[in-house]
Amino acid sequence: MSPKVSQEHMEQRRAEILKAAEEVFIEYGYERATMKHIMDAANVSRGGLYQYFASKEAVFEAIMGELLDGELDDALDMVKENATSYWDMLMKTIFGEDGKPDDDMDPLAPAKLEYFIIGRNDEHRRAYGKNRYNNGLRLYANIIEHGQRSGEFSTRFDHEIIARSIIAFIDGLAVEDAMLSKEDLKIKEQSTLFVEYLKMALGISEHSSAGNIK
Amino acid sequence: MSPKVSQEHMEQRRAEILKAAEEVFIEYGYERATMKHIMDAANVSRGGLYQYFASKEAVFEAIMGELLDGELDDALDMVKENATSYWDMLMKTIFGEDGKPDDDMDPLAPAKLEYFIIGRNDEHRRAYGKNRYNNGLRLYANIIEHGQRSGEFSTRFDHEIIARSIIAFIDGLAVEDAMLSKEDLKIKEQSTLFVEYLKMALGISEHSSAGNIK
DNA sequence: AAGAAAAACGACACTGTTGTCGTTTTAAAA
DNA sequence: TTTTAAAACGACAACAGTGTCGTTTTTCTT
Repeated sequence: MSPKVSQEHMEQRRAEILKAAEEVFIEYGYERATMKHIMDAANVSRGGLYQYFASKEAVFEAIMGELLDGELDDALDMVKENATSYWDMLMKTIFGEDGKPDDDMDPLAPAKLEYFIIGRNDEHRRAYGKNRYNNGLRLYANIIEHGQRSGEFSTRFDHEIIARSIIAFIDGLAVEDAMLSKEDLKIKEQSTLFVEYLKMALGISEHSSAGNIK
Repeated sequence: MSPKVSQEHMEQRRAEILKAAEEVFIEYGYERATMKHIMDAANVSRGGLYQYFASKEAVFEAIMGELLDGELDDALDMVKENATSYWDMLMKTIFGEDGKPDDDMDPLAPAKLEYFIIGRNDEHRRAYGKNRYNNGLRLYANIIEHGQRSGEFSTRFDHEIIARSIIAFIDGLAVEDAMLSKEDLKIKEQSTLFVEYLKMALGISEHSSAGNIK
């Protein structure tokens, strides 16, 4: 006589809340979003919401929780299978499936920026942010290092610093995406230029990027 | 019988408040800082503070108000006089007087990021942020364009996009500076690498950067 | 159908911050 | 020294958001 409500439905409810909350965070950002907004969007009462999540912070971390630790490695494996070269792998990791710059940005990116920047003095968020940063860093650095070892990439620059510059550039675009209006942005053009920076740093010539990994 | 208190002392008081407020914003960031913090730091009462500034937003904008519009042009002129080449001018504009990468960052940068990112849906802040962005953009783009026209820089890439990439990179470093601890940062190394990116994009060889403007 | 456990509810108390306003203090002018 | 305008003060009301808790509703089990 213990489980009075199926656990499936609870997980489903939780997922519903998260989905609604994600839209709230996209619309309002992290700070301006309130538990009330989430309650309304998810059609759940105050008490109901708090049964699933102890705070706005908990909701947001649950939403972000997808791309953590091991999952990054999985993503890397997936990319690895479809890539024809380390350069191709790098481009797909940065720009997604098609490996080409576009104007799209993660709609949650501004909220994430808020979350980490405002929470920069909170120990928990700091550790969380550092973890995310390091995951991204390892991901890019690994690819570049392998490419350098294989001879595909020039070893002129340190792979870790190049990886960091990729992250810095993406973060910079996220800042602009948050602050400027669609018309004022030139995400795609900037990304294309940044790819040229990388080509030069890694010694990629136009035709060599079609080579095979093995 | 009208001026009961010298206007000099009022301006001085105002300046004192701003100085104290700046330290508060550096310590707490924009969001977590309160008018109470500023009151305490400036040794002024609630009513006294509100006599000078109508809101936290007004205080912060007064602090940022230095580098706006015309002042940027002045800075450009100053740099222009001391620079030996457009490249030198560009480096001094990005890195300050000595034109070399270092690990120092504007201590107010995290608070500014907060201010603009969280306020991204507020019309006033949006306009303010866009204005600041455009000022920076024009500043860098002008230097690059002149350098290209003079033949010092390669015209391979569009000067405006290069200028945007500089801003994106700086913003990206600001994000990292806010989120990561001193030890985890590699601001100087990343900046050095970015300078290499720029050298390649602008066709600067090591010795050519010593050339003279006219 | 009856019973029970837990999920959902929403009113409430609490907190932190803001901006105001009547009063007191200050200091320049008379 | 007296007058007086404005600067400084701090108590206060208002507000927004949070988390809790006793009550009601749901739904699975028997």
